[in-house]
Amino acid sequence: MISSMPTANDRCRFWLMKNEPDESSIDHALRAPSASIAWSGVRNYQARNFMRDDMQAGDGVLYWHSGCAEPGIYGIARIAGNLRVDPSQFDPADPYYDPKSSPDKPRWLMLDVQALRKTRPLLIAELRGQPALAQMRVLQKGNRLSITPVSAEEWQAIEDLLEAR
DNA sequence: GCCAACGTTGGC
DNA sequence: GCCAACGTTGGC
Repeated sequence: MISSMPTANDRCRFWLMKNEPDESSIDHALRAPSASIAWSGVRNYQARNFMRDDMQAGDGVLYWHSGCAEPGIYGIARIAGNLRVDPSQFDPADPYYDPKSSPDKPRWLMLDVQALRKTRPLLIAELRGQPALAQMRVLQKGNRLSITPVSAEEWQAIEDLLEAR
């Protein structure tokens, strides 16, 4: 299967994005106009660079709920584009305020994510039980990144899991 | 609430 | 530019 081997030119077309359900659950996103929400509050350079350099409109997104009783995948979404400066970094009253950022030299970006559908919860324990997902970034020990790349194989394995039940 | 892992900060 | 201290994340 040489033809399916990844090459250096391959670009990630799938992502996993974490959000706390208290702030923005998949249900909240689905209720929004056009089911789209601005993915604001990213304050990590690696995650920002993914948005800036690698994410493109149409890319698939696994919608993860974190910081809750049962973390895991709760929905499917897509990148809707519209990369722009995240205004919350300039607002002292905002929990994501960054005093070291300024409007003439903004640090943080955001883009729109469009929720497509809710899935049954795919919790960590179930995901860890899948050999095809052994390398998945979000399942690695010590992973804290709120945006991680997902391989085409991992994406397919998730779809298979959802179809199986 | 704990704590391991990780990113950031700042003194040197 | 090193690296110890600190703060944060996030599963458990």
